[in-house]
Amino acid sequence: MIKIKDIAEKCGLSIASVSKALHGGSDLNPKTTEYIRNVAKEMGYVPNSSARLLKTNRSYNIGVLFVDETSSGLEHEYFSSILNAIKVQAEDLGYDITFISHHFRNNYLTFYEHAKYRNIDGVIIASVNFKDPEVVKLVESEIPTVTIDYDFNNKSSVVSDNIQGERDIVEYLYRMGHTKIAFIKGDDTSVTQKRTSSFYRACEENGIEVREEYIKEGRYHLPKVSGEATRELLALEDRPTVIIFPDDYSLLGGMTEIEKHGLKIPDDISVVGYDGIKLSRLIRPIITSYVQDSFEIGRQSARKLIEIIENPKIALAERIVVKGYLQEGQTVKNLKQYN
Amino acid sequence: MIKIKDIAEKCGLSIASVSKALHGGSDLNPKTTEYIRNVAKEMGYVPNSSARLLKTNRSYNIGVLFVDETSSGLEHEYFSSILNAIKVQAEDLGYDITFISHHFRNNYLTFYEHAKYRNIDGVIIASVNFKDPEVVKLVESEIPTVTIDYDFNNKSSVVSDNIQGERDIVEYLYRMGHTKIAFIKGDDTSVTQKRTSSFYRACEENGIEVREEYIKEGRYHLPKVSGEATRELLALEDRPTVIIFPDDYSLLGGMTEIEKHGLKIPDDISVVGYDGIKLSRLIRPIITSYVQDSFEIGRQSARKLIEIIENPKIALAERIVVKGYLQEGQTVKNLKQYN
DNA sequence: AACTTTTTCGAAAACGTTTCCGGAGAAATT
DNA sequence: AATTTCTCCGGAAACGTTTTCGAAAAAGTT
Repeated sequence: MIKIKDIAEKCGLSIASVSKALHGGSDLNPKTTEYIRNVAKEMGYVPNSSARLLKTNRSYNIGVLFVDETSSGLEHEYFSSILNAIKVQAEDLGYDITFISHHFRNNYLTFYEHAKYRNIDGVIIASVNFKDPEVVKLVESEIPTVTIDYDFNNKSSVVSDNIQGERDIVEYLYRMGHTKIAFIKGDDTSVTQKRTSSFYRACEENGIEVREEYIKEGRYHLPKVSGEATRELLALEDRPTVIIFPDDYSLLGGMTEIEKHGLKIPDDISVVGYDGIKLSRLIRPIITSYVQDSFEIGRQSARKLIEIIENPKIALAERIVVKGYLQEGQTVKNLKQYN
Repeated sequence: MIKIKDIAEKCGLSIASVSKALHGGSDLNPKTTEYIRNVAKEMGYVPNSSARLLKTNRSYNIGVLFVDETSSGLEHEYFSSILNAIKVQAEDLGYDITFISHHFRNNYLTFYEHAKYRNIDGVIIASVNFKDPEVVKLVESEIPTVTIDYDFNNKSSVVSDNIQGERDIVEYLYRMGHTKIAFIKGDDTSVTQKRTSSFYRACEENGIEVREEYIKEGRYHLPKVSGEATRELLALEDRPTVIIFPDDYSLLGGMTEIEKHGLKIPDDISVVGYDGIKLSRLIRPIITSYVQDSFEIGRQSARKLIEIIENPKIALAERIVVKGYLQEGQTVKNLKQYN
C-alpha cells in the first residue's frame, strides 16, 4: 500500500506538506496543494484509517447494537428496515457502521469496552434489553448514543409513536362501531407499556369498557403465542368483535386459529395488526395495521447520532417521535353499516 | 483510557513485558504474566485496535458488501437472514463486521479502496451486481473474499443449490401430474440462469414439453411484475396448470391476480414459490415453496472466509453448495388424484 | 537598504501498540 | 570454578498518520 511518505518523496516535499495538502491544504501554496493531490490520486493513495485514528481519535465509524435473546433481531422486518436506513443515512454522511457485540477473539468484552476497543464514535441501540446493566453503562458513558424505542434520561432517542398509534387504532375501531375490543400485549417492554396504557386511556376517553378477560399477555413475533391467546379469546362466552395483535407477523397465528374455528375475517371477527410489514398489503385479506415508519426511524437515529458526534457542545438531547399511520385493509368490519 | 504504559508503570515493569503478558506471555515468567494480567484487568484495560492494527495489519474485522440498486437488499428476508447468520458466526469466531460502501466523508472510494482504508481482513459479497468492475477488482485483489450465490474463477463461494432446487420443483410438479408448467424468471443474474437451465433440463428429462408462451421474464421481489406475468399467463388460450414464481414475495402478486380472475388456488391453478420465507407457512393457503437455508449460507460464508484469512497458504478455493428442500404447502393441486 | 510582516514549508513529536534483539543474571554443565 | 546455556526482562524501532512550532524565503514597509 502506498503511503504519505511515498508521495512526499515523489513530490520532493515533506510528509507534513503532503498531509496538509490532503486535508484543507491550509498553510500551503494552492499550487503545491493541487500538485500533491494530483500525484496522490495518480499513485492511488488511500489513507490508513488506523494511523489517522490513532492521532485524531475520530473513527468515522458508528456502532450498532442490535441484539436480542434469540440473535434473530435482524430478521424482523421492522429492525432490518431500520438497519438499512441507518446504513444508508450513515454512509451518506461519511460514516461506516460496525456491529457492537461482546466478543473479541477469546475474550469477553462489555459493550462499552467493545465500543472503546473499536474506537467507535457513537452508537445506535435498538432491539435490546434496555435494563441490561451493560447497556445502561454504555448509554451513560461518554460515548454518544441514540436509543431507538426507549428513552434514557437526558439522552437522545428516536421512538415510534406508540401512544398515538394505539390510540389511532382504538379510535378507528370505535368509529367502526367496535366496543368489544380485545388486546394482546407484546413482550414486557417500554413499548408495550406505552401501547397498553394508551389503549386503556383511549378506551376510557371514548367510553369503551375494557374487560379484563379481553386483555392477554402475548409476545412479539410469535404467531403461536398469539394463536394461543386468540383461542382463549374465541372460547369466551361473550366474544370480542375485534382483536388487536402485537404485530402483523404474530397476527397471522391468530388468523390461523380463527380459521380453525371456522370463523371468517372480518365477517365473524375483526383483527388489527401493528407494523405494516410489506406483506400485509399483499396477502388476502389485506391486514388493517398501524404502519410504523421504520425507514424514517433509522434515518433519524443516524442523523441525530452524527449530529451529536460532530457538535458535542451544541447538540442537545432530543426525543424524536416518528409518526406512523393506520393502513386500512380488509380485516376490520364496519359494524355501523349493519346496525 | 488506560493504556499499556499505565499498567507498566503500576507494575514497575516495561511496556514490552506488559504487551507480552497480554498475549501468550511467551518469554515471560508465568508469575509475572499472571501478575500483569491481574493488574490489567483490575485497571480495566481495553486494548486499542488501531494501534494494534497499525503494527500487525490484522483488524479482526470482516467486511460485508451488500448492495443493490435500490439500497433495500437488507430488507429482503433472504439477505437479512444471511446477514444475521454472518454476524452470529463471525462474532463467535472473534471477528467484527463492517459494511463496505464507497463513501468516505466527501470522497468516493472504490470498494477495494474502502476495504483497504478500513484494513478489512476479508469480505463477504452478496446481493450485488457481480459484473460491476469494482466488485471484480475487489474479488481479484489480494483481499480474501467469499461470494454468495455467484462463482468467480478460483475463488471461494457459497451458493444455494439453485440447480437442485428448480429440479426438485419440476419433479415434484410432475409427480403431482402437472405437465403444463409456467415459469416466471427473476432478474437476469447467474442465479436465474441456473434456475432457468435447470428448469429446462428437468422438464426435458421428464418428458415435459416446455412451451415458450409459458416462460416469462420477471423480477425478484416485485409482486407487480409477477402479477403482470400471471395475468398474461391466465389470458392464454391453453392455460398452464401451475406457475413457478421467482420468489415467495413476488408470488403474492400473482396470487392477487389469480384471485381477481375469480380463480381458486390450488383448485383452478397451482402456484409454487421460492425461498421459503417465514410467512409462507403462516398464511393461507400455505405456500408450496423451495426453502433456501439462508442461515447456513451465511454461516458457511463467514466460516470459510475466516478460514482463508487465518490460513492463507493452506485454505483452498472452495465452492460450498448449501442444500434446501421443498416445503409442501397447499398451493399445488395433485392432478393425479382426479384422473 | 534595512527592517517587518507574511507566506510557505519541514523537523519532529506523538498516538498505543508489537516485536526484535540484546543483556543480565540464574541455572546447568563441564 | 570456569564456561555454557537458559530464563526473564527491557530498550528501542517501527507501523502511518496529524499537528505544533520554528525557520527560511518572499513580500511589503519605511
